[in-house]
Amino acid sequence: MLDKSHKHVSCATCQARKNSLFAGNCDASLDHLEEHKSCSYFKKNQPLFIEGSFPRGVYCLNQGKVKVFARGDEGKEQIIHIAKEGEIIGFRAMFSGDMYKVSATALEDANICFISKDDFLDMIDTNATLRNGIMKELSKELGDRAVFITNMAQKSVRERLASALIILDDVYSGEQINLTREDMANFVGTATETLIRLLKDLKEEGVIEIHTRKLEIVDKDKLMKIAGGR
Amino acid sequence: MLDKSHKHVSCATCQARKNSLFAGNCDASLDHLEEHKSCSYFKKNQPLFIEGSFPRGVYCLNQGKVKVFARGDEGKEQIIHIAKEGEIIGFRAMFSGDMYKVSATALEDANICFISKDDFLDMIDTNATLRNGIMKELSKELGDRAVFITNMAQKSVRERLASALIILDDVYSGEQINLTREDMANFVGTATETLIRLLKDLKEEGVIEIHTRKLEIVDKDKLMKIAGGR
DNA sequence: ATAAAAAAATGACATTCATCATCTTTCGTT
DNA sequence: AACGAAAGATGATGAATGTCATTTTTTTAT
Repeated sequence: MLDKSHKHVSCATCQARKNSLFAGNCDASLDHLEEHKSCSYFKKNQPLFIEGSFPRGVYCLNQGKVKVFARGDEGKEQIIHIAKEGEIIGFRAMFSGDMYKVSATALEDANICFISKDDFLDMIDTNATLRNGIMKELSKELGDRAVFITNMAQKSVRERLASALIILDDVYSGEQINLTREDMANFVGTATETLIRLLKDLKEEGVIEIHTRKLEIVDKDKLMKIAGGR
Repeated sequence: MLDKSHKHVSCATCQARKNSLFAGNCDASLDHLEEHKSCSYFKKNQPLFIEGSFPRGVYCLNQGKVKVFARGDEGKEQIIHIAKEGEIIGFRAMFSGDMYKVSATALEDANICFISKDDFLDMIDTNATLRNGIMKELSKELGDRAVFITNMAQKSVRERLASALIILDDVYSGEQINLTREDMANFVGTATETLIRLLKDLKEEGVIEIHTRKLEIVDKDKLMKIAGGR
């Protein structure tokens, strides 16, 4: 369980920042960041922002994971990304000038800092390093999503599940994967029942272990093989 | 057929530029652009760049359409985007620092200008308007792709085909849609045979007309209804 | 104009996967 | 600790769609 006393985190000592877009920042801009951010505690399932609303700023994850998802016509979630500590969420809508195309919700209790749109755009204007980092990140994600689309279009559910597990293994680096079957299905893009059946297959093949809700990958090579070709 | 005498287009008079990211440029930067670009003529099916190679610059479409696609594990194309006159292609890889995640190929004979990476990045550094336009474009595309992924995961092939036709109707604004069935299938994310059958259905329902290779949309409302819900 | 190649069309069939119904287990709250 | 609610699991079934084989039509090149 997350210690609520961590609510006010200092950017200077924030471990999560180390591998974030704010990593390379100089002391001066770090002070600026420190002054303008606000920290808050999000409970599990609490939304950071919702598709269709207008953005007010960006969110910087200090502790806890967040799912980023779109909703299809019937309201079914499609998880686009699962963000971990250090990631900045919601900056796309800072630049596009439109409303959020996705929603974001805490997957577990989380500490998350907020930087208002004006402050963030100020920083982007004045800090070329940060700006280049953001542009690089936008570009990388754009490339990732081309691959995502292709996998969605061409791979079987089993292959997509294997790919998803490899991604999740990284997101939950070290720890066991801890997602509901429904969330996992909404990430893979399949029905919950199908996902459960395929997880069982992988278990029986000795690729993963299922500890009630938590998943452990025991044979990553095999998983990559399954994810890869046909 | 495209007039080859148009090979050297001037940016100042380029009609395609009017609704491009270079639209708001001042005269000075237009001169700069003019000096640093080179124009060339691409034959149908000629590649602009190929997935996995490293980017040397960006491509600006003066005339002709271009498909942007990724390849799945079996080499099957997944078309991510079809670019029309005025669009700039390949700028994602300028910022990401990695190689192309997608390929681009001329769908018809085309006039396309090239701006080298150095020149382009120079312009980005010095021209805030252009830079903001690019950031906005990156962001918009990122949002579009979240929707694309969701459609791919949750819609039936028929619904995706309807969505695709609506998009293509815009790409081929006014003209009739002119794509091979295979390309269209690779855009929708289905087998060519399935696409052909579904096109036939739409024809019989009076939604489209098929003139050999070219498609005409006759009932866009109905098409939107099909694309929309279930 | 004609031949060869590519694209489009059609049919038969197999398979994957979503859906619905039901049951069991686990979780969260009092 | 016990209850209700949520999540997980399992089976039966059918529809959607991919695959393979074959034919027809259109395009391209000689």
